[in-house]
Amino acid sequence: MEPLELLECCAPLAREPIDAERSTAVARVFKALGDPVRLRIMSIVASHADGEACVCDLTAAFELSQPTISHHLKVLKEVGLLTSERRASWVYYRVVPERLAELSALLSLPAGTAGAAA
Amino acid sequence: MEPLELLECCAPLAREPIDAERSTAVARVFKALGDPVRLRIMSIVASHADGEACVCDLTAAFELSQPTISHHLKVLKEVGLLTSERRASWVYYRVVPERLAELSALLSLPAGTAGAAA
DNA sequence: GCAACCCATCGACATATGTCAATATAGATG
DNA sequence: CATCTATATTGACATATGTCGATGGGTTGC
Repeated sequence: MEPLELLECCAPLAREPIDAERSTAVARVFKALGDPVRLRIMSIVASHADGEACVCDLTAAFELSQPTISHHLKVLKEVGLLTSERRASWVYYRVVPERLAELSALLSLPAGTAGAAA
Repeated sequence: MEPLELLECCAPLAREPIDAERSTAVARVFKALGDPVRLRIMSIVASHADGEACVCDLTAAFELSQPTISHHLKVLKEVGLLTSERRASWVYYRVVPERLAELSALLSLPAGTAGAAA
């Protein structure tokens, strides 16, 4: 269960049927993104100055308890979408751009597949 | 709850914080992809000849009951990732390439964000 | 050392989710 | 019409998930 491993390498879903093992690994990452709060956390961290945000920035952005935010951060970290670093009293989170790139590539289409059904 | 509407239009997550409403809509789609079986269904349909597959093709590809496959197809259809068409006795499913393109764009990075942390 | 702050973990709880067997619906075929 | 095939819907159930309050652990500063 090493979530930091590469998901597959880039073969788009539409290229060939994904095997059961990979689908489990990839699904874990999409599931992590499948929550409104976690999606906003990702977006807030990614668009924050210096590309990082402390937990205090995030708890301030939601009407949710601090443990709940902490829980969501853990989920995102476990699937390799975020990393964290402690500096003084604060813990700063950053997105892992490679992870996002992997997902983006996975959803990309083999060219000529989009638009017209011709 | 019109799932077939455009999700947002393309602003990547990392460009600016996604608002609560959009995050809910987008999260529904990612959540649909957050299951190994549904991911494989998407991949099988997308990579199938003519870009479509009937339910019988899918039930044959899994060791799951037909109602379970039907349930997953419904979930994917509800979030606009698949469309279906009945021809004779069979129902054929296709991926909605625009939907995949939306998600791919959403996860794309603003350029210069990937790789080195400099 | 103690108090205050930042964050993580634990335990509990209500709700959501994936799965199946049973049944219903739709089209083809006799 | 009766029947068979292909798919969808329903109801039930075990498990997973999101949330909170309470608590623990680590830093800073008095």
